[in-house]
Amino acid sequence: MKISEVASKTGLDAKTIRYYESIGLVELPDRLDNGYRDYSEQNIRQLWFLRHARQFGFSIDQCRELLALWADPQRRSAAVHQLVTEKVQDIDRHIRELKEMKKVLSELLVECPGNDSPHCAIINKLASDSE
Amino acid sequence: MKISEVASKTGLDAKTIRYYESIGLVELPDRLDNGYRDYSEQNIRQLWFLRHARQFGFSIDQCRELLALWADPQRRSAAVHQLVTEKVQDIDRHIRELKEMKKVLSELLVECPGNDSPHCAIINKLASDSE
DNA sequence: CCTAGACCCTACAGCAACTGGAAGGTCAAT
DNA sequence: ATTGACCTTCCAGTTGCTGTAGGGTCTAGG
Repeated sequence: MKISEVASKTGLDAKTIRYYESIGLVELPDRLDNGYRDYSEQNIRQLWFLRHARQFGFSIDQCRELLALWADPQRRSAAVHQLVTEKVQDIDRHIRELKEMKKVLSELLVECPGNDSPHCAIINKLASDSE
Repeated sequence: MKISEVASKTGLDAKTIRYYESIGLVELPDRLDNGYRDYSEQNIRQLWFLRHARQFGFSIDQCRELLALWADPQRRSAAVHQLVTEKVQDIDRHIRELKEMKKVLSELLVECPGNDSPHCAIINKLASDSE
């Protein structure tokens, strides 16, 4: 199967697929006589895996670990459990940070008239010389 | 005032301050006879502003806009209001995405035994060939 | 006076995770 | 024979810094 078909199947961009190959994340696909990449079912399964893992917010390096765990019949599910637990904690921390940003910005929005006058609580807050 | 003092005052890294200068984000500080940067109160206020705006998650380009609005006595607070409203919407979208990731991962975590066996619902989910 | 250590300077390389573009080869249809 | 849609490689750019190399300057101590 050629790259654009794999791309539309997996939802990855052809560019992204080549990129994953270039950084050694996935196995090399075969090549046709004309040099075009020819993806096997196994190649495509790996790309699906990456698509999903990336959607869950795992970094490329974490994807590398996950792929290795997937490939390893001796894997301990505890290893996966830990990796994912840490990821969930990361996400939680991230959500907390975003909520705090949102909270402060929303409070400031209420105080900003949003009209033709230059006075603005947001600008004043940003310009203050303190934490 | 020299750069390291400004850095510890504003909480920005000296490298970051030079970087902001290099991309034309802030006014150029004076230089001492030895070539060292010499920051004025005005320079420092700009850096405080950037520190705050970055903490609120504004991109460098948005910071550029905000700095321009701050400097403009003719500004309309409506412009600031709109920029910040969009930012809050971005944050909201981001939070929603993260919550969805977290939800699915948490559900999978419950199904992953986290022991010595290789069976793992998370790996299975990632390996599935569907959305 | 010399030296060590803490500053400061510039300039370039690299990070994540792609994305875009240039320049060219291939293939199917008209 | 030519068009247009593919495919290839390689290199540059994105965001927002951070690290490193290679150097100059300043201050304190011996």
